[in-house]
Amino acid sequence: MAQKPSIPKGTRDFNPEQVAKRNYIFNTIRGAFETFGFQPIETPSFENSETLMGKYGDEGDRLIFKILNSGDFLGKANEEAYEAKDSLKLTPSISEKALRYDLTVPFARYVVQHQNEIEFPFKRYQIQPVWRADRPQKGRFREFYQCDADVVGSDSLWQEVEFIQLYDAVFSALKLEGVTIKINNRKILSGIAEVIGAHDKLIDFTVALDKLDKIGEEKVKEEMRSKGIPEEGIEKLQPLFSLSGAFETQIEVLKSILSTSEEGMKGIEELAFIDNAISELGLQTAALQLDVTLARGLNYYTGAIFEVAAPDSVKMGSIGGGGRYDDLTGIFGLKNVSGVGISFGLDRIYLVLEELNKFPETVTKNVEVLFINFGDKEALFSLKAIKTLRENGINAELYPDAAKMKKQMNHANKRAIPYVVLVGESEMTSNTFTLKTMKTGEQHTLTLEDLIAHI
RNA sequence: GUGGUUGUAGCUCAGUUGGUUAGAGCGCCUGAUUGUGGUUCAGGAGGUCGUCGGUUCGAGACCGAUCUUCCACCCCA
Repeated sequence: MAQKPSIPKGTRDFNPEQVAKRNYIFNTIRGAFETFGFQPIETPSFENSETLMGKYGDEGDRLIFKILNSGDFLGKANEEAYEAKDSLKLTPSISEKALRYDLTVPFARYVVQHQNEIEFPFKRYQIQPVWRADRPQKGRFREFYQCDADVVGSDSLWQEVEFIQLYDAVFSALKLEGVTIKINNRKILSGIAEVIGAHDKLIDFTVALDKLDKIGEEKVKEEMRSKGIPEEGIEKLQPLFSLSGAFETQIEVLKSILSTSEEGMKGIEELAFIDNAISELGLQTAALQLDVTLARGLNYYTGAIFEVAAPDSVKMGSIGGGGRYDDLTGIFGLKNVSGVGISFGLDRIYLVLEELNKFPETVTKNVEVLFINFGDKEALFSLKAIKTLRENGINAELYPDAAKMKKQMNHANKRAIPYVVLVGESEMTSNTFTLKTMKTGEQHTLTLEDLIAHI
């Protein structure tokens, strides 16, 4: 054999069972999205580079897959950058398109582009693959699916409340118990930064704070110092490091820290509103938890920030995330359209369900009956019966070749087909069918009518 | 992008300080059994040891590069 073919790093093939399991998740999520009133859209796999570049921070730009221009791309390359081997500068001159990095930014582009056709508030969902030039790890791929639901054109906090219910609905439907929906608010982070005199260092400050549960208090303080956050400010943070427990108690502590920050107090108010509503409405299986160290997607989130953590027993990064972005469409020239949305990480949810054995046994839609092929005459007779079975909604098929019985039975066995029908000469003359139940080995000779009733 | 790790049959893995013809279990194919699968028995196929190069009389093993896997950073679903 020649060299074995392969697929690029971080991509995967899916076999029939895997596809069935993935579809089970897709269908569950899609069903919930539609129950909550979201409508589907799709956008292209690749966008103009300028649509994506600069929207996810420097780190994000690095992870965007760029598509090389067609034709004589070197002829139009930026010569100065080429000579200087300056890849960063050279890229825009040889690549004008890039693969979608997430679904949120293309959606913002969509909203701006179609603003006159859209009825606001617009609730859309989108289930499509995205690509990141990241280094693969467990639960981290270079091609993976995101399932996004967003609302644009309403700044009502009821949307946040509904999204928490939506998360809960999906994970409950998937029988994935013990999921934690973490929530925070950009205004609180901003308020804290203001109070400690690091307003201009918001990102540095939050990136450091985000690592609290991973590297510990001292290391976080160290990182903050190295980023130039004043010592007195870090001292003011002290109550934050031990902050935990019930939503309300955390809110009280935050109030004392943020009393002088108007923005911070606004954030607290928002969180309290959401928490009150959820307490009233109740959640099925998920838990809502306030986590002030949560700091994701700060390049565009302006209000609520969400992140969903898998049950503690599995070691997996977040399986969902989202938040409120007041000005996402602003970067494309449409002001004053607030949006909020969440995302489900399909591939990670898959891994979690697999690890916890939460897939129902019936996900694979299998053939129910296999007709044994004894020859052309019998095959034709069988196909007539199969036609009727199919019309009755029964998945049935004929073994295509008049192979040895053993081979045909084996085939049924390996594909886990529950029933086999044998039609030979004697059955044909009496117009009956011998139905064999593979699991028990039992056999009955039946009329076509009884056969349909039996399966 | 930085540092580390992994790769031997379809799958899971052995393979001694470098030494004849690279093994096992499971799976696969054929037969025992021409209208009966799963169990059993007998036989069989299947490997450029990830790839390329180097050291050596000799490399699956040692060295280098590269690809891949997983892990820690970074970041994230």
